[in-house]
Amino acid sequence: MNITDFFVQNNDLILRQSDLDLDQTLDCGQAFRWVRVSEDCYHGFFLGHELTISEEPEQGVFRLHGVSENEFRSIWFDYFDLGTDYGEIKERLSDDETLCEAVKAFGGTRILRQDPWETVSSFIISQNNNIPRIKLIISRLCEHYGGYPSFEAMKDETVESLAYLRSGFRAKYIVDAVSRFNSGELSPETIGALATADARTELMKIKGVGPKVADCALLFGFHKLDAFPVDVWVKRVMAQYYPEGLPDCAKGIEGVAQQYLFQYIRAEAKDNL
DNA sequence: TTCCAGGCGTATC
DNA sequence: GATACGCATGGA
Repeated sequence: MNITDFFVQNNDLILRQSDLDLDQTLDCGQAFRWVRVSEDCYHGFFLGHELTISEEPEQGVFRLHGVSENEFRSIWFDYFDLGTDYGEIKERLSDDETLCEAVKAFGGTRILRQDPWETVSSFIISQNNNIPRIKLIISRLCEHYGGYPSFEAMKDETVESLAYLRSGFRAKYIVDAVSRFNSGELSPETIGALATADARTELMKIKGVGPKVADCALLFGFHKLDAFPVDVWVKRVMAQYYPEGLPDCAKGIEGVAQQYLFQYIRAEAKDNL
């Protein structure tokens, strides 16, 4: 059952949502611009919108600081994918033993509806890189522009002008992506309207965008829930638990399953240190 | 010092 | 189409 419920209290928007955990959703490697400012509190951005969100566990609610009902309905409801019933998704996936365990441990994970260009460029930066350094490079970019830049804003960038990012061999890939979006060869609207497989082919025209980066952008930036990004961690989980492939209960929602499994295998590796 | 990180392009077979 | 290798950078 999906129990998204909200009301305004003083200047804050109070949200009741059972299938949400801030660490699992904002700090799980799907988004790179959220900062954990304290226990149970995050600060971050979506496009030009800024948000501080905290959890109040004793009340079982989340507080979106200074957010009006109008802003919540027009921006954050969609961003946090509150129109999707994750309870139903988790029930479906729990038919499988391993997924059931992953859902028990990481059932507060939601797939954010992020900006297409931000995810394409962010996951180009992510390749053969670690999460802390990905965040560092993106924070340099955002500091330079005063927010995450659109591809239009980046139209004159070159490998040399991006040197301050310290993004290494990825800089030339960013420049290629900027160029293809600005020429109109690729557009977020066109890609978003395509079926996942075709959208993937389009994104892979960009130099530095292979299957994994394309799938991450499709899942996190275009909300294609059937995209299934396979990175080093998911390779491990597949080899260990699903040598024959994902179970049927994940059909059409492979990407959501991936997020539970990704966190599950990483936690397992951490425990075995 | 060496290895690794939410991979991919290129060369080679 | 499959497989091997280099790649910028920085933390462990």
